[in-house]
Amino acid sequence: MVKISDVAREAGVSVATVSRALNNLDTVRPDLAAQVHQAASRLGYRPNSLARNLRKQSTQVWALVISDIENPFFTAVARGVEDTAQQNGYSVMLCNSDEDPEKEARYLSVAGQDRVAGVILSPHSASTDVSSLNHIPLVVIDRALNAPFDVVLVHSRLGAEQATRHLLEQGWQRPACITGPEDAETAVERREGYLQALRGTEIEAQVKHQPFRSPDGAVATAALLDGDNPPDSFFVGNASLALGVLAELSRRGLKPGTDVGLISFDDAPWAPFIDPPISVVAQPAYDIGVQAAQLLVERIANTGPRAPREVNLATTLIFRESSRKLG
Amino acid sequence: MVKISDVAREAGVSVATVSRALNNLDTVRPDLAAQVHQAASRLGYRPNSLARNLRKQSTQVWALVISDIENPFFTAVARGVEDTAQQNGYSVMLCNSDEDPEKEARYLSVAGQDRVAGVILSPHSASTDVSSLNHIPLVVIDRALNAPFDVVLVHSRLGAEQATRHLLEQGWQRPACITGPEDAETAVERREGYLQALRGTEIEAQVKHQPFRSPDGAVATAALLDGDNPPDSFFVGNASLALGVLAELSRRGLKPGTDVGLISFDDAPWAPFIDPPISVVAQPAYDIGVQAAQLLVERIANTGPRAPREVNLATTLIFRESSRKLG
DNA sequence: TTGTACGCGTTATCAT
DNA sequence: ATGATAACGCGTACAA
Repeated sequence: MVKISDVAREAGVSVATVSRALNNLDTVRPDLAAQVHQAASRLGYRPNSLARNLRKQSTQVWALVISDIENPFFTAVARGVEDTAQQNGYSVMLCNSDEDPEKEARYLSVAGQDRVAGVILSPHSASTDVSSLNHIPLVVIDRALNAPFDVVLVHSRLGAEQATRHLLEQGWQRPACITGPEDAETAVERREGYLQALRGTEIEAQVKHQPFRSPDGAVATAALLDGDNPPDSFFVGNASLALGVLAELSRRGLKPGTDVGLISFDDAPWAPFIDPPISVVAQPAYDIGVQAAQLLVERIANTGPRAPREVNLATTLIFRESSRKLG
Repeated sequence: MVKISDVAREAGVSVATVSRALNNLDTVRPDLAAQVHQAASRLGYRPNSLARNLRKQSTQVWALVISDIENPFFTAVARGVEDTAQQNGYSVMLCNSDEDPEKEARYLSVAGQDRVAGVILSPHSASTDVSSLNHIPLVVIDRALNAPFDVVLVHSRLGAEQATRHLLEQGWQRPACITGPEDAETAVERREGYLQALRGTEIEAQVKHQPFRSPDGAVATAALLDGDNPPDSFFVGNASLALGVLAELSRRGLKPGTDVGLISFDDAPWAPFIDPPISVVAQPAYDIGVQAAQLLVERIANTGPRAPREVNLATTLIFRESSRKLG
């Protein structure tokens, strides 16, 4: 393994000069610098990140801790983060906490241990303990923390309200809401948006809280439809749930956009392609990743204490066919 | 930051003894070891991985380089890899090469630079150059390399053949094949399986090679249906393509399982939930990840040169409704 | 069984 | 502008 001292000998300079030249510190004579670069490439020298990490007490790696790698929303976020990290010379370690507080804690702990340069976290809960990070720069996404950190959020509630209102405008009379578990802030936000849209109307609100899983979407749909006041349309809090709703609807011969109205949060890859194409409230997932990454870059650069920043992104209503009311 | 020498002082022993005790080397007197552990936890000592990495010239991190993070197949693989890595004390850095040879090369290069403990790679092509890894243990998945490495594959061709045969057994007369680009080994394998199933029949083979993207699935379907010899059923090489096929079919009012037969590779999350539920050839994605990880663990443990191993996994035909022929 | 001391490959400080 | 050298924190060969 060729090391910096080999290059130094080859170039006829000291290791210090090699280091400076290779790091482009402009305190080295141009011709000498060139000489060093040549020697380095001649020898096939590649800097040893391990040594550099020890010396600088930090790595060029970020940890991105997300709660569900199978959720297209998070994979899109991941792409945004990764692309931006790449551009800034960082690699990203993708950690899937799987909504499991223990896994999350373990990842946070190794991130701290391994001195990653920064962390982007979609916390399981607002009270997630990030102390094991000891002061590694952190940006929070998706749900805020009970502590002052940089955070990028989307206007979930507003998006939910718009979606529900959209259903009403299309002429649906009794929209119901199927959303995630009550301990998930995003699920609650979406419920609140739904309720807000109903305020001032005579419509009876009907809400089902479920885990964010397809089968639960089906169960909730069945319960609603078999209830006292069957809804004629659905606002669904997540793409997985929507799949379950779809399944139960088709089991009953109910076609979205004809017999019943449907709009869901999150623009899944399949949403435009099924029959009928599903209307959705799209979150700017990729952009969330980019914004979070940019916040992190700044936070790493400015080591001094700065006021935490919050960026809020808007959702987009995509009107396809499932929410339309014919006749 | 509390370091090993602090613990040594606190425990009244040398740093060497602390190191030995903390690493459970049984060459240290039990009572002393206990003393050290107490001192360590009293001080809140946490070993500095950076220093350890430099000393050992390797990390406890794997790089998992996949070609498409938005593909549910790869996310499932990733989960398998991650769970197994976790169990063996490794973290995994997920790298999304995006089917881009340059990105792939860059990731391989940083993996080599950062001295990761091992790499799992789904190569863009059989001739992908892995020399920048310099001899870091490597396991290849999904498609083999033109070089002798451990590899875990699935019997794509056999799965494709079974799927096509299944279509025939259901009574479909003219199955067509829509698969990925010709430079993707998996796409070709699936075509070959299709052709194999047709051998010995009078049926005219019809194959479309497309990028693995939904819109291309729609285009191919349209072309086939408008051709001289419109197929009555489709074997599709990938879930994204299947989405496009589905869209085009519904645009034409053709219902799978009634008007036309359909079976696709890969069991996407949405496959069971749409109308009608889609029959698929499922790859054991999670298990691929697990197997690859286990191979890697062994490869890392046994540093000596060992013959490359190849593990082949079988696909599973899941008969739902889209491939059934009524009447 | 325990301790001393060196080395891992860089970067940064301090002279020059 | 350049060079010698001291860290960075840990593991381990060698000596005791």
